[in-house]
Amino acid sequence: MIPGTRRRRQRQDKVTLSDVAQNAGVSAITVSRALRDPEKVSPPLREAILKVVEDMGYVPDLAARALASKNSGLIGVVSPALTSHSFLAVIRGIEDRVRPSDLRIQYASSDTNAEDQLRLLRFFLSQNPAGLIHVGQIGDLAIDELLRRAPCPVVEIMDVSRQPSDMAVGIDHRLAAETATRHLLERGYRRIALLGGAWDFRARRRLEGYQAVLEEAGLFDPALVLSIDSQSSVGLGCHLLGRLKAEFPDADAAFCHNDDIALGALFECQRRGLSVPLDFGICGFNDLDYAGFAFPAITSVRVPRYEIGYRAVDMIIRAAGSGAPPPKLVDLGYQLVQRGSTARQA
Amino acid sequence: MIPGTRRRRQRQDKVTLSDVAQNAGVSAITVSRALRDPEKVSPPLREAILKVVEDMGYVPDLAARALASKNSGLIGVVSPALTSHSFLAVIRGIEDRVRPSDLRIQYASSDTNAEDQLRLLRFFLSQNPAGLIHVGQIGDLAIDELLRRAPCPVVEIMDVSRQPSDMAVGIDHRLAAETATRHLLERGYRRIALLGGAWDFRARRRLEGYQAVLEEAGLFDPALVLSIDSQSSVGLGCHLLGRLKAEFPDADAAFCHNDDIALGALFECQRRGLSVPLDFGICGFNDLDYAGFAFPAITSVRVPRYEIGYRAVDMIIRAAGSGAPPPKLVDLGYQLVQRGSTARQA
DNA sequence: CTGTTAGCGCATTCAA
DNA sequence: TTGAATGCGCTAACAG
Repeated sequence: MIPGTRRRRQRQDKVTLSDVAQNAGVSAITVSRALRDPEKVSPPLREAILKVVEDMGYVPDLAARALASKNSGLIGVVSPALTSHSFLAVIRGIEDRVRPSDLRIQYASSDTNAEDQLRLLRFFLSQNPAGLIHVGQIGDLAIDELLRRAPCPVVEIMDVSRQPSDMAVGIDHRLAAETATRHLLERGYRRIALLGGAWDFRARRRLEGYQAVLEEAGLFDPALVLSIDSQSSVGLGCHLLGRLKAEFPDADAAFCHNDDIALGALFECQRRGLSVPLDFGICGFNDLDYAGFAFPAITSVRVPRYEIGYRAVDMIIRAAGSGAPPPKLVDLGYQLVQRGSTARQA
Repeated sequence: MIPGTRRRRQRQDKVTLSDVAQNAGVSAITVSRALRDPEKVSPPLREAILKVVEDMGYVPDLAARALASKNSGLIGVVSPALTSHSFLAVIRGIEDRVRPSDLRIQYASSDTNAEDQLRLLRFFLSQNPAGLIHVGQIGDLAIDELLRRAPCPVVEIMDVSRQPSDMAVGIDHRLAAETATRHLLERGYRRIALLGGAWDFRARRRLEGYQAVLEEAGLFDPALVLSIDSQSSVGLGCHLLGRLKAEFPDADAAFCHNDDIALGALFECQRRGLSVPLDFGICGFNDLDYAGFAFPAITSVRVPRYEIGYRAVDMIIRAAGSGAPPPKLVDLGYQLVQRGSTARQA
């Protein structure tokens, strides 16, 4: 190609539905049907049409389709922690379930405040979405109301301990925290801290579970709940463990809000010459990839994050379909994975 | 609200441009202009219109806008490793630059093969995107050609060692690998392995750099290049280090394709009682959050991933704008961050 | 600076 | 089973 001949910014001759229709000797609507509703077109005609579609390289104009049908085929995902490690697997699940469908996903990362989430949800709603996935965070009334009135299926994901506006899939974070805390008790730890980042809805549920179990054992000490309102990270875990041991040298274990913090705590213990699990026990949350490979391996609560994403999309698809509607609330359950970081005799 | 009164699946009375126009006593196009091109409307009228827009809660219909203007305001991102740790920061950069604009992002995770990438790029192109961001992988001719002819700005990100079809932003992976390998040599390591995952374009460039430096030193041994064709992870790092030490007990360092593998290698060394950095040196790549907090902290090559994402969007916006066009090729540079995992005297 | 006209590409009526 | 007419909501191109 001669340099300068390059036609940037200039739309290629686009193949439209009527182009295909002409070439196939039918009307546009028939082509449309052959594509979206093949069974409404006689087999021979259908095949002929699909062949022309193929030959001409026709690709539907989604904007036109959305405008005409009031159905964008878009699923909006709103999450405050779109780019957190733990959300990656959720995204994978979402993508895998969407791939074989003709839906598309659009992600939006929100702030943690209700206004920003409302803004994004409204934005998606203005596009006639096929569905909405929301990482339920707050229990904000305005959000609830908006989701309840939404003209499309809505799935709130991650936690199921609250009645959803429409549907929900996830686990019960309070229960999970109870299980983890009880495990630490059973291993003989007594001064068990809670190390965390921002106090989102799920974190608060976990605090409740942690607190309930320790109170029952007569071992709850609010001073051992340490957190900093920031995106959690390995660095934060180091910092929090440092603070904990500085203020409470007798602290002998930590239930961490997630594995990043647990890993940071582990490193910090190593740095301070504390033996994990003998001197200090560590339990994480999420069971990320690395938890099982750390040294010692980190006990964690496995959350079926991939499945949550997968099921969320599945529920939307089934809610929109004609078959049996999906259950409104799916508790996928968690699993405590015991590993070296808490492997101490009671 | 009375239960059962809930109107799901039924579009709320939508406010359209002409609704606003009527209420404001102007024509639709004027409202349109007040929104998109405020300077083409007289200030008093503009304010009046914007007030009505606000009051009525008007939200533009993006599908209609896309259809009418042949500009969807959409930037498509195609990457095979959308959900890898190292891509998270890129996404953050992308989102941050997009937020203040009126563009939207849509991500698509591709397979590593050219066909799948072509499919997704074509899909985006059929939507009149405002721009395309592609994690350049292969140097495939068909992809090159497609991107070259694309009627919108295209930015290939991550590596800049190849002439881009349109624009590119990233670093030179080969140079980065040379720097890292040289560092290991300077620290006195002699049997330096390369541990990696799949051999994508960038990984091959890094291999070249690693090989060049070692050959120059007369220390290159192809047997020390270990990789498994899978998404890299901490577990893979453990596995590869195990294999390496089993086959080559004299290996004394590893340059890892990324920090996940480096972390796995570190854990595996600890498990085997190998001292890092005395018995074995480890250098990672990317400088993820945790590298600096590990014990010992992991030497790594800092890649400005956030900036890459940010700049990519910026280049698209500027290429579409009327101002000076952005440079075609932006090398953001890397930085070797020396830490404990290679802190051995030469 | 503002309005009129026309049409983007498709799908939803309806009718045949 | 197929087709014709119509309009989705918006903006480009022109006119005033």
